[in-house]
Amino acid sequence: MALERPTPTALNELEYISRQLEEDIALGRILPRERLIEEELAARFKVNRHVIRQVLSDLESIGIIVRQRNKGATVRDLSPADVENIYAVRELLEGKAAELIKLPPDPAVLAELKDIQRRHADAAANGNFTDVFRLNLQFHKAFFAACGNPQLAEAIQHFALKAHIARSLTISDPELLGRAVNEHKQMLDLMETGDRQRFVRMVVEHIIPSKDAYMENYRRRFGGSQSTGR
Amino acid sequence: MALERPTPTALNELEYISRQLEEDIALGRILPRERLIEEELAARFKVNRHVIRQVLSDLESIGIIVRQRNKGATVRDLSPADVENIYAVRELLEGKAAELIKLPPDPAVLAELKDIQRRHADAAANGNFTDVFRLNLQFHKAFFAACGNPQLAEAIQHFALKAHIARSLTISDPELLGRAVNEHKQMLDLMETGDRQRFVRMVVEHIIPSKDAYMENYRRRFGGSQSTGR
DNA sequence: CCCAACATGATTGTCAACAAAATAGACGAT
DNA sequence: ATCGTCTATTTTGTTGACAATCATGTTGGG
Repeated sequence: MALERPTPTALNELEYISRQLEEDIALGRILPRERLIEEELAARFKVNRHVIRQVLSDLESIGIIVRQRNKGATVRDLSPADVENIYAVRELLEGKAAELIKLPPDPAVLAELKDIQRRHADAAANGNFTDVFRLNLQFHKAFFAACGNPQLAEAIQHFALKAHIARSLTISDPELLGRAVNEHKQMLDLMETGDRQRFVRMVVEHIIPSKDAYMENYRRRFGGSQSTGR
Repeated sequence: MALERPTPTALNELEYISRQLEEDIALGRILPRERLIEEELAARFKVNRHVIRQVLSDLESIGIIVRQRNKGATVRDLSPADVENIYAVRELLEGKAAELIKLPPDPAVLAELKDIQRRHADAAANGNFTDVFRLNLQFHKAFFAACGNPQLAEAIQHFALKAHIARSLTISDPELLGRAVNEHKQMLDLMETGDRQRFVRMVVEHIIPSKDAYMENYRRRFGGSQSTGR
Protein backbone atom coordinates (compact mmCIF):
# COMPACT_ATOMS: atom_id res chain seq x y z
CA MET A 1 0.00 0.00 0.00
CA ALA A 2 2.92 2.34 -0.61
CA LEU A 3 6.45 2.34 -1.84
CA GLU A 4 8.39 0.67 0.91
CA ARG A 5 12.04 1.61 0.82
CA PRO A 6 13.42 2.11 4.29
CA THR A 7 16.89 1.35 3.02
CA PRO A 8 17.38 1.59 -0.72
CA THR A 9 20.51 -0.53 -0.47
CA ALA A 10 21.19 -4.23 -0.27
CA LEU A 11 19.06 -5.19 2.70
CA ASN A 12 16.09 -5.59 0.43
CA GLU A 13 18.26 -7.49 -1.98
CA LEU A 14 18.16 -10.45 0.36
CA GLU A 15 14.39 -10.24 0.51
CA TYR A 16 14.14 -9.94 -3.22
CA ILE A 17 16.28 -12.98 -3.91
CA SER A 18 14.49 -14.99 -1.24
CA ARG A 19 11.11 -14.18 -2.72
CA GLN A 20 12.32 -14.99 -6.17
CA LEU A 21 13.61 -18.39 -5.13
CA GLU A 22 10.48 -19.11 -3.13
CA GLU A 23 8.50 -18.29 -6.24
CA ASP A 24 10.66 -20.53 -8.40
CA ILE A 25 10.15 -23.37 -5.99
CA ALA A 26 6.42 -22.78 -5.53
CA LEU A 27 5.85 -22.61 -9.29
CA GLY A 28 7.80 -25.77 -9.88
CA ARG A 29 10.63 -24.11 -11.78
CA ILE A 30 12.96 -25.69 -9.25
CA LEU A 31 11.82 -29.12 -8.16
CA PRO A 32 12.26 -31.07 -4.92
CA ARG A 33 15.68 -32.68 -4.48
CA GLU A 34 17.10 -30.32 -7.07
CA ARG A 35 20.40 -28.77 -6.10
CA LEU A 36 20.88 -25.07 -5.55
CA ILE A 37 24.46 -24.21 -6.39
CA GLU A 38 25.78 -21.08 -4.77
CA GLU A 39 27.90 -19.85 -7.63
CA GLU A 40 25.16 -20.34 -10.20
CA LEU A 41 22.72 -18.34 -8.14
CA ALA A 42 25.34 -15.68 -7.52
CA ALA A 43 25.80 -15.33 -11.26
CA ARG A 44 22.06 -15.32 -11.93
CA PHE A 45 21.32 -12.53 -9.47
CA LYS A 46 24.61 -10.76 -10.19
CA VAL A 47 25.54 -10.76 -6.58
CA ASN A 48 28.34 -12.02 -4.36
CA ARG A 49 28.26 -15.63 -3.32
CA HIS A 50 28.03 -14.60 0.30
CA VAL A 51 24.68 -13.01 -0.30
CA ILE A 52 23.38 -16.27 -1.72
CA ARG A 53 24.78 -18.08 1.28
CA GLN A 54 22.74 -15.84 3.53
CA VAL A 55 19.59 -16.37 1.50
CA LEU A 56 20.04 -20.14 1.53
CA SER A 57 20.46 -20.01 5.25
CA ASP A 58 17.17 -18.15 5.57
CA LEU A 59 15.34 -20.56 3.31
CA GLU A 60 16.72 -23.41 5.35
CA SER A 61 15.38 -21.97 8.57
CA ILE A 62 11.96 -21.66 6.97
CA GLY A 63 12.19 -25.29 5.98
CA ILE A 64 12.00 -24.84 2.23
CA ILE A 65 15.44 -26.19 1.49
CA VAL A 66 17.81 -28.62 3.15
CA ARG A 67 21.52 -28.05 3.47
CA GLN A 68 24.19 -30.64 4.10
CA ARG A 69 27.64 -29.68 5.13
CA ASN A 70 30.04 -29.50 2.18
CA LYS A 71 27.33 -30.96 0.01
CA GLY A 72 25.16 -28.00 -0.70
CA ALA A 73 21.49 -27.17 -0.66
CA THR A 74 18.54 -28.94 -2.22
CA VAL A 75 14.86 -28.15 -2.37
CA ARG A 76 13.21 -30.04 0.44
CA ASP A 77 11.28 -33.12 -0.55
CA LEU A 78 8.18 -33.35 1.60
CA SER A 79 6.70 -36.71 2.47
CA PRO A 80 2.92 -37.15 2.63
CA ALA A 81 3.28 -37.27 6.41
CA ASP A 82 5.05 -33.92 6.38
CA VAL A 83 2.28 -32.46 4.27
CA GLU A 84 -0.42 -33.81 6.57
CA ASN A 85 1.37 -32.32 9.56
CA ILE A 86 1.88 -28.94 7.95
CA TYR A 87 -1.74 -28.74 6.94
CA ALA A 88 -2.89 -29.74 10.40
CA VAL A 89 -1.00 -26.77 11.83
CA ARG A 90 -2.29 -24.47 9.11
CA GLU A 91 -5.85 -25.48 9.84
CA LEU A 92 -5.35 -24.74 13.51
CA LEU A 93 -3.69 -21.35 12.99
CA GLU A 94 -5.94 -20.11 10.21
CA GLY A 95 -9.07 -21.28 11.96
CA LYS A 96 -8.08 -19.36 15.05
CA ALA A 97 -7.32 -16.28 13.00
CA ALA A 98 -10.72 -16.52 11.36
CA GLU A 99 -12.31 -16.49 14.79
CA LEU A 100 -10.42 -13.34 15.70
CA ILE A 101 -11.08 -11.29 12.58
CA LYS A 102 -13.56 -8.54 13.24
CA LEU A 103 -16.86 -9.05 11.38
CA PRO A 104 -17.75 -7.03 9.49
CA PRO A 105 -14.22 -5.77 8.89
CA ASP A 106 -12.95 -2.20 8.63
CA PRO A 107 -14.00 -0.70 5.31
CA ALA A 108 -10.37 0.03 4.45
CA VAL A 109 -9.37 -3.58 4.99
CA LEU A 110 -12.28 -4.86 2.99
CA ALA A 111 -11.54 -2.47 0.16
CA GLU A 112 -7.92 -3.61 0.03
CA LEU A 113 -8.92 -7.26 0.01
CA LYS A 114 -11.44 -6.71 -2.73
CA ASP A 115 -8.85 -4.94 -4.83
CA ILE A 116 -6.35 -7.75 -4.46
CA GLN A 117 -9.06 -10.30 -5.10
CA ARG A 118 -10.05 -8.62 -8.34
CA ARG A 119 -6.49 -8.53 -9.62
CA HIS A 120 -5.99 -12.13 -8.56
CA ALA A 121 -9.07 -13.18 -10.50
CA ASP A 122 -7.83 -11.27 -13.54
CA ALA A 123 -4.44 -12.91 -13.43
CA ALA A 124 -6.09 -16.30 -13.10
CA ALA A 125 -8.32 -15.59 -16.09
CA ASN A 126 -5.27 -14.68 -18.14
CA GLY A 127 -3.28 -17.71 -17.05
CA ASN A 128 -0.57 -15.47 -15.66
CA PHE A 129 0.71 -17.85 -13.01
CA THR A 130 3.43 -15.62 -11.69
CA ASP A 131 0.97 -12.86 -10.88
CA VAL A 132 -1.52 -15.40 -9.57
CA PHE A 133 1.10 -16.64 -7.17
CA ARG A 134 2.07 -13.20 -5.96
CA LEU A 135 -1.45 -11.91 -5.60
CA ASN A 136 -2.57 -15.04 -3.81
CA LEU A 137 0.24 -14.45 -1.34
CA GLN A 138 -0.77 -10.82 -0.96
CA PHE A 139 -4.39 -11.75 -0.43
CA HIS A 140 -3.69 -14.19 2.34
CA LYS A 141 -1.23 -11.84 3.98
CA ALA A 142 -3.66 -8.95 4.08
CA PHE A 143 -6.49 -11.26 5.05
CA PHE A 144 -4.82 -12.78 8.08
CA ALA A 145 -3.25 -9.51 9.15
CA ALA A 146 -6.83 -8.51 9.92
CA CYS A 147 -6.87 -10.94 12.85
CA GLY A 148 -5.08 -8.32 14.90
CA ASN A 149 -2.36 -10.66 16.17
CA PRO A 150 0.82 -10.09 14.17
CA GLN A 151 2.50 -13.07 15.79
CA LEU A 152 -0.28 -15.33 14.62
CA ALA A 153 -0.29 -13.78 11.17
CA GLU A 154 3.44 -14.35 10.88
CA ALA A 155 3.12 -17.99 11.88
CA ILE A 156 0.40 -18.45 9.28
CA GLN A 157 2.62 -17.04 6.58
CA HIS A 158 5.46 -19.23 7.72
CA PHE A 159 3.45 -22.39 7.31
CA ALA A 160 1.89 -21.24 4.07
CA LEU A 161 5.40 -20.95 2.68
CA LYS A 162 6.22 -24.47 3.73
CA ALA A 163 3.08 -25.72 2.08
CA HIS A 164 4.07 -24.07 -1.16
CA ILE A 165 6.66 -26.74 -1.78
CA ALA A 166 3.90 -29.31 -1.71
CA ARG A 167 1.79 -27.27 -4.08
CA SER A 168 4.49 -26.83 -6.69
CA LEU A 169 3.41 -29.82 -8.73
CA THR A 170 -0.26 -28.92 -8.87
CA ILE A 171 -0.17 -25.15 -8.79
CA SER A 172 -1.07 -24.66 -12.41
CA ASP A 173 -4.13 -26.87 -12.31
CA PRO A 174 -6.87 -24.66 -13.79
CA GLU A 175 -9.62 -26.33 -11.81
CA LEU A 176 -7.92 -25.70 -8.48
CA LEU A 177 -7.19 -22.16 -9.52
CA GLY A 178 -10.77 -21.43 -10.43
CA ARG A 179 -11.93 -22.91 -7.19
CA ALA A 180 -9.50 -20.79 -5.17
CA VAL A 181 -10.63 -17.61 -6.90
CA ASN A 182 -14.22 -18.50 -6.22
CA GLU A 183 -13.54 -19.24 -2.57
CA HIS A 184 -11.74 -15.96 -2.06
CA LYS A 185 -14.85 -14.22 -3.28
CA GLN A 186 -17.01 -16.24 -0.92
CA MET A 187 -14.74 -15.44 1.99
CA LEU A 188 -15.16 -11.74 1.33
CA ASP A 189 -18.91 -12.11 0.99
CA LEU A 190 -19.16 -13.93 4.31
CA MET A 191 -17.06 -11.20 5.87
CA GLU A 192 -19.61 -8.63 4.84
CA THR A 193 -22.65 -10.60 5.90
CA GLY A 194 -20.90 -11.33 9.18
CA ASP A 195 -21.85 -14.99 9.53
CA ARG A 196 -19.04 -16.04 11.85
CA GLN A 197 -19.66 -19.76 11.80
CA ARG A 198 -19.80 -20.15 8.05
CA PHE A 199 -16.91 -17.74 7.67
CA VAL A 200 -14.60 -19.79 9.89
CA ARG A 201 -15.57 -23.01 8.16
CA MET A 202 -14.96 -21.46 4.76
CA VAL A 203 -11.48 -20.27 5.78
CA VAL A 204 -10.49 -23.64 7.17
CA GLU A 205 -11.85 -25.60 4.24
CA HIS A 206 -10.22 -23.29 1.75
CA ILE A 207 -6.84 -24.92 2.17
CA ILE A 208 -8.03 -28.48 1.85
CA PRO A 209 -8.20 -28.82 -1.96
CA SER A 210 -4.51 -28.03 -2.39
CA LYS A 211 -3.60 -30.70 0.13
CA ASP A 212 -5.84 -33.24 -1.55
CA ALA A 213 -4.31 -32.38 -4.91
CA TYR A 214 -0.85 -33.06 -3.51
CA MET A 215 -1.94 -36.39 -2.05
CA GLU A 216 -3.57 -37.51 -5.25
CA ASN A 217 -0.56 -36.46 -7.27
CA TYR A 218 1.71 -38.36 -4.91
CA ARG A 219 -0.36 -41.51 -5.13
CA ARG A 220 -0.42 -41.24 -8.89
CA ARG A 221 3.35 -41.02 -9.00
CA PHE A 222 4.27 -43.65 -6.46
CA GLY A 223 1.23 -45.89 -6.28
CA GLY A 224 1.04 -48.13 -3.24
CA SER A 225 4.69 -49.11 -3.09
CA GLN A 226 6.97 -46.56 -1.55
CA SER A 227 8.41 -46.01 1.87
CA THR A 228 7.25 -42.89 3.59
CA GLY A 229 10.84 -42.09 4.48
CA ARG A 230 11.95 -38.47 4.48
CA MET B 1 18.37 -40.12 23.08
CA ALA B 2 22.08 -40.54 22.45
CA LEU B 3 25.17 -38.51 21.77
CA GLU B 4 24.30 -36.55 18.68
CA ARG B 5 27.36 -35.71 16.63
CA PRO B 6 26.59 -36.13 12.95
CA THR B 7 29.41 -33.77 12.07
CA PRO B 8 32.04 -33.21 14.73
CA THR B 9 33.07 -30.00 13.02
CA ALA B 10 31.78 -26.47 13.10
CA LEU B 11 28.20 -27.03 12.07
CA ASN B 12 27.28 -27.65 15.66
CA GLU B 13 29.32 -24.63 16.65
CA LEU B 14 26.57 -22.44 15.30
CA GLU B 15 24.00 -24.33 17.35
CA TYR B 16 26.16 -24.12 20.44
CA ILE B 17 26.65 -20.38 20.21
CA SER B 18 22.97 -19.81 19.44
CA ARG B 19 21.90 -21.82 22.47
CA GLN B 20 24.39 -20.01 24.63
CA LEU B 21 23.13 -16.60 23.59
CA GLU B 22 19.52 -17.68 23.93
CA GLU B 23 20.36 -18.77 27.43
CA ASP B 24 22.09 -15.51 28.24
CA ILE B 25 19.05 -13.61 27.08
CA ALA B 26 16.54 -15.86 28.79
CA LEU B 27 18.42 -15.68 32.09
CA GLY B 28 18.67 -11.92 31.91
CA ARG B 29 22.43 -11.83 31.51
CA ILE B 30 21.83 -9.80 28.38
CA LEU B 31 18.88 -7.43 28.69
CA PRO B 32 16.40 -6.04 26.16
CA ARG B 33 17.74 -3.17 24.05
CA GLU B 34 21.27 -4.20 24.90
CA ARG B 35 23.64 -4.26 21.95
CA LEU B 36 25.31 -7.39 20.68
CA ILE B 37 28.63 -6.42 19.15
CA GLU B 38 29.97 -8.86 16.61
CA GLU B 39 33.63 -8.57 17.45
CA GLU B 40 33.07 -8.93 21.18
CA LEU B 41 31.08 -12.11 20.65
CA ALA B 42 33.69 -13.38 18.21
CA ALA B 43 36.34 -12.90 20.87
CA ARG B 44 34.22 -14.47 23.58
CA PHE B 45 33.53 -17.63 21.62
CA LYS B 46 36.99 -17.63 19.99
CA VAL B 47 35.48 -17.77 16.57
CA ASN B 48 35.51 -15.79 13.37
CA ARG B 49 33.21 -12.81 13.14
CA HIS B 50 31.36 -14.41 10.24
CA VAL B 51 30.20 -17.20 12.47
CA ILE B 52 28.71 -14.64 14.84
CA ARG B 53 27.07 -12.92 11.92
CA GLN B 54 25.39 -16.15 10.97
CA VAL B 55 24.21 -16.74 14.51
CA LEU B 56 22.81 -13.24 14.80
CA SER B 57 20.96 -13.74 11.58
CA ASP B 58 19.40 -16.91 12.96
CA LEU B 59 18.39 -15.25 16.20
CA GLU B 60 16.84 -12.44 14.22
CA SER B 61 14.70 -14.83 12.22
CA ILE B 62 13.47 -16.38 15.45
CA GLY B 63 12.57 -12.92 16.66
CA ILE B 64 14.85 -12.82 19.69
CA ILE B 65 16.99 -9.97 18.48
CA VAL B 66 16.53 -7.04 16.13
CA ARG B 67 19.10 -5.96 13.58
CA GLN B 68 19.34 -2.62 11.89
CA ARG B 69 21.50 -2.07 8.90
CA ASN B 70 24.90 -0.66 9.79
CA LYS B 71 23.71 -0.25 13.35
CA GLY B 72 24.02 -3.70 14.75
CA ALA B 73 21.91 -6.07 16.75
CA THR B 74 20.02 -5.57 20.02
CA VAL B 75 17.98 -7.87 22.17
CA ARG B 76 14.37 -7.40 21.20
CA ASP B 77 12.26 -5.39 23.57
CA LEU B 78 8.79 -6.90 23.73
CA SER B 79 5.77 -4.76 24.43
CA PRO B 80 2.92 -6.08 26.57
CA ALA B 81 0.90 -6.42 23.39
CA ASP B 82 3.62 -8.57 21.84
CA VAL B 83 3.65 -10.76 24.92
CA GLU B 84 -0.13 -11.14 24.88
CA ASN B 85 0.00 -12.12 21.23
CA ILE B 86 2.81 -14.61 21.68
CA TYR B 87 1.04 -16.26 24.56
CA ALA B 88 -2.21 -16.43 22.63
CA VAL B 89 -0.43 -18.41 19.94
CA ARG B 90 1.33 -20.59 22.49
CA GLU B 91 -1.97 -21.41 24.13
CA LEU B 92 -3.43 -22.42 20.79
CA LEU B 93 -0.50 -24.57 19.73
CA GLU B 94 0.17 -26.23 23.05
CA GLY B 95 -3.50 -26.88 23.67
CA LYS B 96 -3.77 -28.63 20.33
CA ALA B 97 -0.66 -30.66 21.03
CA ALA B 98 -2.13 -31.72 24.38
CA GLU B 99 -5.18 -32.99 22.56
CA LEU B 100 -3.01 -35.06 20.25
CA ILE B 101 -0.72 -36.68 22.80
CA LYS B 102 -1.57 -40.33 23.29
CA LEU B 103 -2.92 -41.04 26.76
CA PRO B 104 -1.52 -42.91 28.48
CA PRO B 105 1.79 -42.35 26.71
CA ASP B 106 4.41 -44.88 25.64
CA PRO B 107 6.30 -46.17 28.65
CA ALA B 108 9.58 -45.05 27.12
CA VAL B 109 8.33 -41.50 26.66
CA LEU B 110 6.94 -41.36 30.16
CA ALA B 111 10.19 -42.68 31.61
CA GLU B 112 12.20 -40.05 29.78
CA LEU B 113 9.89 -37.26 30.93
CA LYS B 114 10.03 -38.46 34.52
CA ASP B 115 13.80 -38.53 34.40
CA ILE B 116 14.02 -34.98 33.08
CA GLN B 117 11.41 -33.85 35.56
CA ARG B 118 13.40 -35.25 38.48
CA ARG B 119 16.59 -33.53 37.39
CA HIS B 120 14.68 -30.32 36.81
CA ALA B 121 13.27 -30.45 40.32
CA ASP B 122 16.74 -31.11 41.71
CA ALA B 123 18.23 -28.15 39.89
CA ALA B 124 15.39 -25.96 41.13
CA ALA B 125 15.94 -27.12 44.71
CA ASN B 126 19.62 -26.25 44.42
CA GLY B 127 18.96 -22.85 42.87
CA ASN B 128 20.99 -23.82 39.81
CA PHE B 129 19.24 -21.57 37.32
CA THR B 130 21.32 -22.52 34.33
CA ASP B 131 20.41 -26.18 34.71
CA VAL B 132 16.82 -25.27 35.50
CA PHE B 133 16.64 -23.39 32.26
CA ARG B 134 18.14 -26.18 30.19
CA LEU B 135 16.12 -28.95 31.77
CA ASN B 136 12.91 -26.97 31.48
CA LEU B 137 13.64 -26.62 27.78
CA GLN B 138 14.37 -30.33 27.50
CA PHE B 139 11.19 -31.22 29.34
CA HIS B 140 8.95 -29.20 27.10
CA LYS B 141 10.71 -30.41 23.99
CA ALA B 142 10.31 -34.07 24.90
CA PHE B 143 6.79 -33.45 26.12
CA PHE B 144 5.46 -31.85 22.97
CA ALA B 145 7.37 -34.19 20.70
CA ALA B 146 4.94 -36.79 22.01
CA CYS B 147 2.12 -35.13 20.08
CA GLY B 148 3.32 -36.94 16.97
CA ASN B 149 3.36 -33.88 14.74
CA PRO B 150 6.95 -32.64 14.39
CA GLN B 151 5.79 -29.51 12.60
CA LEU B 152 3.57 -28.60 15.50
CA ALA B 153 6.29 -29.42 18.01
CA GLU B 154 8.72 -27.19 16.16
CA ALA B 155 6.29 -24.29 16.12
CA ILE B 156 5.75 -24.70 19.84
CA GLN B 157 9.47 -24.52 20.49
CA HIS B 158 9.73 -21.51 18.26
CA PHE B 159 7.20 -19.56 20.24
CA ALA B 160 8.56 -20.78 23.56
CA LEU B 161 11.87 -19.23 22.58
CA LYS B 162 10.22 -15.93 21.82
CA ALA B 163 8.50 -15.98 25.15
CA HIS B 164 11.80 -16.48 26.90
CA ILE B 165 12.72 -12.88 26.30
CA ALA B 166 9.66 -11.85 28.24
CA ARG B 167 10.53 -14.22 31.05
CA SER B 168 14.08 -12.99 31.48
CA LEU B 169 13.19 -10.50 34.18
CA THR B 170 11.18 -12.92 36.31
CA ILE B 171 12.89 -16.21 35.61
CA SER B 172 14.63 -16.46 38.95
CA ASP B 173 11.48 -15.92 40.99
CA PRO B 174 11.51 -18.86 43.42
CA GLU B 175 7.73 -18.94 43.73
CA LEU B 176 7.22 -19.26 39.98
CA LEU B 177 9.92 -21.87 39.83
CA GLY B 178 8.36 -23.98 42.55
CA ARG B 179 5.02 -23.72 40.86
CA ALA B 180 6.42 -24.80 37.50
CA VAL B 181 8.10 -27.83 39.05
CA ASN B 182 4.89 -28.77 40.74
CA GLU B 183 2.88 -28.39 37.55
CA HIS B 184 5.26 -30.56 35.58
CA LYS B 185 4.66 -33.29 38.11
CA GLN B 186 0.90 -32.86 37.81
CA MET B 187 1.11 -32.99 34.03
CA LEU B 188 2.87 -36.35 34.23
CA ASP B 189 0.36 -37.64 36.74
CA LEU B 190 -2.55 -36.69 34.53
CA MET B 191 -0.81 -38.39 31.64
CA GLU B 192 -0.80 -41.64 33.53
CA THR B 193 -4.36 -41.42 34.77
CA GLY B 194 -5.40 -40.51 31.25
CA ASP B 195 -7.90 -37.78 32.10
CA ARG B 196 -7.82 -35.95 28.79
CA GLN B 197 -9.89 -32.94 29.75
CA ARG B 198 -7.96 -32.06 32.88
CA PHE B 199 -4.71 -32.84 31.12
CA VAL B 200 -5.35 -30.36 28.33
CA ARG B 201 -6.45 -27.68 30.77
CA MET B 202 -3.36 -28.24 32.88
CA VAL B 203 -1.06 -27.90 29.86
CA VAL B 204 -2.72 -24.70 28.70
CA GLU B 205 -2.81 -23.12 32.12
CA HIS B 206 0.79 -24.03 32.81
CA ILE B 207 2.09 -21.15 30.74
CA ILE B 208 -0.13 -18.48 32.26
CA PRO B 209 1.83 -17.67 35.43
CA SER B 210 4.92 -16.65 33.51
CA LYS B 211 2.87 -14.31 31.38
CA ASP B 212 1.20 -12.80 34.41
CA ALA B 213 4.57 -12.33 36.06
CA TYR B 214 5.79 -10.40 33.05
CA MET B 215 2.71 -8.20 33.02
CA GLU B 216 2.97 -7.43 36.69
CA ASN B 217 6.65 -6.69 36.39
CA TYR B 218 5.95 -4.38 33.48
CA ARG B 219 3.25 -2.48 35.34
CA ARG B 220 5.53 -2.14 38.32
CA ARG B 221 8.24 -0.64 36.17
CA PHE B 222 6.20 1.67 34.03
CA GLY B 223 3.03 2.26 36.01
CA GLY B 224 0.07 3.64 34.08
CA SER B 225 1.97 6.14 31.95
CA GLN B 226 3.74 4.70 28.97
CA SER B 227 2.97 4.34 25.32
CA THR B 228 2.50 0.79 24.13
CA GLY B 229 5.02 1.37 21.34
CA ARG B 230 7.04 -1.53 20.07
C1' DC C 1 34.91 -57.67 -17.26
C1' DC C 2 34.58 -55.83 -12.65
C1' DC C 3 36.20 -53.67 -8.59
C1' DA C 4 39.20 -50.70 -5.92
C1' DA C 5 42.51 -47.05 -5.37
C1' DC C 6 43.67 -42.82 -7.09
C1' DA C 7 43.67 -38.37 -9.37
C1' DT C 8 40.86 -34.58 -11.00
C1' DG C 9 37.33 -31.16 -10.93
C1' DA C 10 33.48 -29.00 -8.79
C1' DT C 11 31.48 -27.05 -4.68
C1' DT C 12 31.27 -25.43 -0.19
C1' DG C 13 33.55 -23.47 4.13
C1' DT C 14 36.83 -20.18 6.28
C1' DC C 15 39.48 -16.33 6.68
C1' DA C 16 41.65 -11.72 6.54
C1' DA C 17 41.73 -7.32 4.48
C1' DC C 18 39.26 -3.41 2.84
C1' DA C 19 35.18 -0.17 2.33
C1' DA C 20 31.16 2.16 4.14
C1' DA C 21 28.44 3.74 7.65
C1' DA C 22 27.18 5.27 12.21
C1' DT C 23 28.31 6.70 16.84
C1' DA C 24 30.77 9.53 20.18
C1' DG C 25 33.66 13.30 21.46
C1' DA C 26 35.68 17.83 20.86
C1' DC C 27 35.28 22.28 19.28
C1' DG C 28 33.38 26.65 18.17
C1' DA C 29 29.40 29.77 17.32
C1' DT C 30 25.30 31.83 18.98
C1' DA D 1 24.95 27.09 28.40
C1' DT D 2 23.07 24.87 24.27
C1' DC D 3 23.06 23.63 19.85
C1' DG D 4 25.18 22.33 15.60
C1' DT D 5 29.19 20.76 13.04
C1' DC D 6 33.28 18.49 12.19
C1' DT D 7 36.63 14.81 13.08
C1' DA D 8 38.18 10.41 15.08
C1' DT D 9 36.89 5.96 16.41
C1' DT D 10 34.07 2.15 16.51
C1' DT D 11 31.24 -1.08 14.24
C1' DT D 12 29.16 -3.24 10.47
C1' DG D 13 29.08 -4.64 5.40
C1' DT D 14 31.47 -6.50 1.28
C1' DT D 15 34.80 -8.73 -1.35
C1' DG D 16 38.32 -11.92 -3.09
C1' DA D 17 41.44 -15.47 -2.18
C1' DC D 18 42.51 -19.78 -0.12
C1' DA D 19 41.53 -24.30 2.23
C1' DA D 20 38.74 -28.36 2.97
C1' DT D 21 35.56 -31.53 1.37
C1' DC D 22 32.90 -34.20 -1.72
C1' DA D 23 31.55 -36.11 -6.36
C1' DT D 24 33.18 -37.79 -10.69
C1' DG D 25 35.97 -40.08 -13.93
C1' DT D 26 40.13 -42.83 -14.82
C1' DT D 27 43.50 -46.19 -14.48
C1' DG D 28 45.55 -50.50 -13.03
C1' DG D 29 45.16 -55.04 -10.96
C1' DG D 30 42.71 -59.18 -10.36
